[in-house]
Amino acid sequence: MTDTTADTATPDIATTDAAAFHSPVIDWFDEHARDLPWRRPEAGAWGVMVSEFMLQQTPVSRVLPVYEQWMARWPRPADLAADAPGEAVRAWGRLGYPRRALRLHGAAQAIAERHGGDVPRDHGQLLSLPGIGEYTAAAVASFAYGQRHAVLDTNVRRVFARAASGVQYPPTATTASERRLARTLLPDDEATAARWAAASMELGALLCTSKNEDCSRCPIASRCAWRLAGKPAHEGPARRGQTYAGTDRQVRGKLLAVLREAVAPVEQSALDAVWHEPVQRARALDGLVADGLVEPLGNGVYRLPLS
DNA sequence: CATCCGTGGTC
DNA sequence: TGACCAAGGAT
Repeated sequence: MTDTTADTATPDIATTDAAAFHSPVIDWFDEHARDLPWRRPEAGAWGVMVSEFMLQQTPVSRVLPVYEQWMARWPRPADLAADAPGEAVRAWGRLGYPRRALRLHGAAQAIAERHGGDVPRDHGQLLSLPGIGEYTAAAVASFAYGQRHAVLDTNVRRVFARAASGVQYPPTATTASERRLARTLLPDDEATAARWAAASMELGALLCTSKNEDCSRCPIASRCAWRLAGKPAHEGPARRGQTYAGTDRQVRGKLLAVLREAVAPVEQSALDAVWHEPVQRARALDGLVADGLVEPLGNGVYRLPLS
């Protein structure tokens, strides 16, 4: 900890201080945790995994109905693997980032073929599946299998930035310093660590939100470094916003919406109708084909992928 | 490491 | 009303 940047200048928190966070946050979680379907025992590891894919960059409220339909239709990985990838894309609906549906289908195939149909328990094996990165591997291992992993999502990063580091927001990209802090804060006991992971995430989702944080109900408000420092505003440039209108992403979304809702293959003219600018429209369609989200049948006819 | 990748709700 | 945000991953 010798550098002096805003990201890493925070001193390491002492282990004794770290332990002081655990019980208040876990007790708060025991009382206030939302009853989400993927947290119920019957969800299993597959349910946890499906929920984690859907929750990547997507709010809980929009995931809930799609999750229920998904699990009813494909209760095990092998069920999804046996169906066409285009059906996964269709069932994904308007959750956004439809490549996640394709990756989830690919992960289900890998699980069916290489793991005997069971979601692997090993972090490294999870990490090797398509669509599973550092966060999701840790989340599945922790939430589904009760293992001890630092689970660093946007909620946890914000809670740690405030409670431990005393700043309003974490850095744009996850830093080594944040990972070190997360490991320091992780309880030694495996079951407690798994509980802590879910609890600290829930705290960020429900109380310690990006804006309008509710310190009055926070179980660690009295120990929160940011609050004790007078809640100083974020220093430095504002993070770049996500522009959307007029981008290729918007065009891709419109094109894929037509294909999702069509039962039969779609003619070029139906796709041309969604966007006025032909160059961008063609680029977007090419991108969808390159990503495997759309299958060209020739003669300007397209459909969702059958394989 | 910055950028791309959807969608809809909120203040 | 437009900018910001929501349980990230791949390149």
